[in-house]
Amino acid sequence: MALERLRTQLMMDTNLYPRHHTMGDNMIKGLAVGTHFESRKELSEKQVHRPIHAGISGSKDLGAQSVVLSGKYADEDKGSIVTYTGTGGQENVYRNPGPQVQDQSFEHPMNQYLVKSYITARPIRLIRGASKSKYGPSEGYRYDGMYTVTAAYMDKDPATGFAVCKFRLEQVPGQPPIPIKY
DNA sequence: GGGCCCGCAGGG
DNA sequence: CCCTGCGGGCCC
Repeated sequence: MALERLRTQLMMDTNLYPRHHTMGDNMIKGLAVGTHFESRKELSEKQVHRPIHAGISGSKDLGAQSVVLSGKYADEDKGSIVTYTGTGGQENVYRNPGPQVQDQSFEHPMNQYLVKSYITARPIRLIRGASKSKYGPSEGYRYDGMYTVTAAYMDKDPATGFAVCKFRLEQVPGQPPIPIKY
């Protein structure tokens, strides 16, 4: 397992600042789109989304590797197009983001990962959690394939008036459609 | 290598 | 409502 991890890292190191992309870099070979996972713990253990709590996985140098869409935030989910809300500026409520109390910023490390992904156009893995959204799985988590960050912009949270970071994620063409829950 | 801080969990 | 566990990034 440690070897696999090292190999993955090495593969990514050689692809710093690539000029164009296929789905390859962050795509996990053999991981089928639509694969179901019980929990964040399982996603972490199988290295599909490594942080056990955070929604954005990545690093300063490589940008984002994967994101989790929980359905608990002001994200807009249209299946093949997702508007993902950045992190930061929220009141910390028992280690979870609470109400917005100040502006978000692209300087926040995790937002920075997504900015980097936007610049490099390197696709990232998208995982949906169970939610009321018709696109989310009925329980647990589901790997929904590769998405490219096609826009990064500031928006205004209508409820609070604070600035928030928004990231437009577009499904990379040629993948199975997102199942719709009825 | 160690320590610190963080976060789109999970559960009591 | 309130609390704890946990893996990671990233700084020394």
